[in-house]
Formats: sequence, structure tokens, C-alpha cells
Amino acid sequence: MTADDNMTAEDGIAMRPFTESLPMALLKAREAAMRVFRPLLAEYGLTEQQWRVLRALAAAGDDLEVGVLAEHTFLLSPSLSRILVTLEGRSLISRATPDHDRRRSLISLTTGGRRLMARFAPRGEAAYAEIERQFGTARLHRLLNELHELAALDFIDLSEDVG
Amino acid sequence: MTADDNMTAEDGIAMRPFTESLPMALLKAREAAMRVFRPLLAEYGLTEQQWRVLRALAAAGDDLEVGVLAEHTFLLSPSLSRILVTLEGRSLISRATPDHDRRRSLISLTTGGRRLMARFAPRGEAAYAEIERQFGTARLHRLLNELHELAALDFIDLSEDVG
DNA sequence: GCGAGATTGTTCACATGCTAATCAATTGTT
DNA sequence: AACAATTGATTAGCATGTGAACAATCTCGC
Repeated sequence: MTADDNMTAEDGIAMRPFTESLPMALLKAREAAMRVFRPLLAEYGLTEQQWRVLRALAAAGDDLEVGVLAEHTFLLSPSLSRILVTLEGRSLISRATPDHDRRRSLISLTTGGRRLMARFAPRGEAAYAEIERQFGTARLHRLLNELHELAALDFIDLSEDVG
Repeated sequence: MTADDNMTAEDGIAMRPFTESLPMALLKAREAAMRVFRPLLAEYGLTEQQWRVLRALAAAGDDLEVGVLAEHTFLLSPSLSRILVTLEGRSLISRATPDHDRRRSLISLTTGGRRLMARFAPRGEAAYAEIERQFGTARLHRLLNELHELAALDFIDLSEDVG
């Protein structure tokens, strides 16, 4: 790739054309993948994030602390707090406070929550299989590997040492 | 990879462990990439989406209709509407209504907006270069290609033909 | 056992994601 | 010209993203 054939500098601002930017490409790829799942989730009246919470609990097969749940679902605490209120209201999860540390809160699936996940799971897997079929299984695994390695990078902070 | 060594079925719900799921991997990779940019954006008091709007306008080097801007920035119209109000309030963009069709609205960078982009651009490029340096230029290009192709897939609707 | 500091979770305030509804301006039809 | 359908953009309403401040609880040094 040459130095400037992708730059548009009509007004002196030289930058990567931004369809090519990594964050944008990741966003669009994610959108495409979610297009398969979103209709399914809508049928169950679940948002993507609510589903992530239920899924994490099902995968753990046990109750989880709020903090751990936040890590597993990649949700920030404030968001998770609100989501838990909603899911509790729908009786899909329940809370318990352990005696040894009453700051903590243990979240678990209710029977209703487990039943919903059991109904959802096969169809979710079918949707995932459709992605694999179209994109290619081996190719998808390679992509996942690259994404994991990218996510593991630790970038330096460029905000201080310039001004 | 064998069939079941990645399944956790403590309670009979068999699903992909979900760190391995594609949407999650894409989300985490994007988070990692944005960690480089977010501190920069914070310095300028811009959100990621506001920056996408300014960037699209700078890249176009001309005014854009709201609809076109929405496509370029990958934002939904309602979100974009609100963002435009904010940016207009900060005098970074301005609007004009063409005579031939007064439903439309043409958005352009103000002088202040262009000045902000000019200050921001080199540092944004430096951040991007840091990603390239750590991940590898050729490798990044291959990844971008895969992401573009994934985004281009058109999945069938699995929500109807199951129930 | 007491108070400073750390930790867990929630609440706040503002910006965005997303679906549906609305409003104004334009187009097509008769 | 009159009117229904269409289009471009905004508004409404609810859920989440994000950084900051809070409340409750626990830990530890004294």
C-alpha cells in the first residue's frame, strides 16, 4: 500500500478513509453477526445483554457474584445492575446474600430462567451454525484466534506524551 | 476440535462457551482497539460517535445529507439526529436546507470543526499506527479483509421457519 | 474496638442503540 | 388542483454505555 492513495485531503486533514478503520470494521462485522440473533432474541423479548447474562449463568451452572458476572458478560457494573433488576422482575434470576460477606450478592437462574434457556439454546446454536456454514468453520476459528490476540494487546497511553 | 469438550451442560443446556462466541469476540476486540482512542477523544470532549460524524465530514471534504452521513458513520438516524444537535450547539457543524427539496438537510463542518479535526488527526493516526505496530501491518490488513467479508454476508431469517 | 481505607454494588447524569410513531415536504395519480 | 402514498428527518420511549459519586460492608493497623 502506498503512502497517500487512500487519503482524502480536500481540506488538509489527512486520515485513513474510515470504512477501513479497524474499530469501524469490527463494528460492522458484529452488526452482521447479530443480525442472525436479533430476531430470535426479539421473539423471547430479550435484549442482547439480558441474554448474555442468562447465558453466562447457564454456562456457569451455578450462582455467580455480580462482579464475576460482569466480567463474564463483559458488561459494566451500572448496566448489569439495571439488567438484574429487569431480569429479577421477570423472575428469570434470583439473588441471595452470603452470610460471610453481606456486601456481595449471588445471582442464580430460577427454574423459569433455566427453562427459557433450554428452549432458546438449540435455536441459538442453529443460528451460530448458519454463520459457520456461510463463512466456513476453519476460517471462523482462525478469525476468532486473531480477534482474541487483538483483544489481548495492551496499548500504551498516547494521551499524555504529546501535548 | 472435538464435538463436546467445550460444552458445559451442568444443567442440560448445551451451548458454545461464550467467550468463544463470535459476537463476544468482536465486542472484546473492538473494546481493545478503542482503548487506544478513547483517552484521546476524552481530551477533546468528544464521544466516539461524535468523532465519527466529524471524521466522515472531513473525509468527504464537502457537505453531506443526513441520510448519507448516517450511512457513512454507520449510525441510525435517531442517534445521528441527537448527535447533530449536540455538535451544532458546539458550533462544530452547521446545517443548510437546499431549495430543490426542503425536507433534506445538508451538514457541513464549520471552521471550528475543521480546526478541531486538524488538531486531532495526527494524534489519531499515531494511535492507529500503534495498533499496526503491535499487531502487524500485513496481519491487520488480512484481518480487515476477513471482517469486511463477514460483514457482507446476508444471513437467512431463522426466526420464522422453526416454530 | 475504633477509625482510615479498600471493596462490592448501586445510583446519577448524560450520550447512544434501537423500534415505532410522527411531521413536514415531495411525488404520483386522477 | 386534490389527495393518498412515499420519503427525509426528528421525536418518543425504553434499554444500555460510560464516568463519577454514593452507600454499605469489610479489612487492617493502631
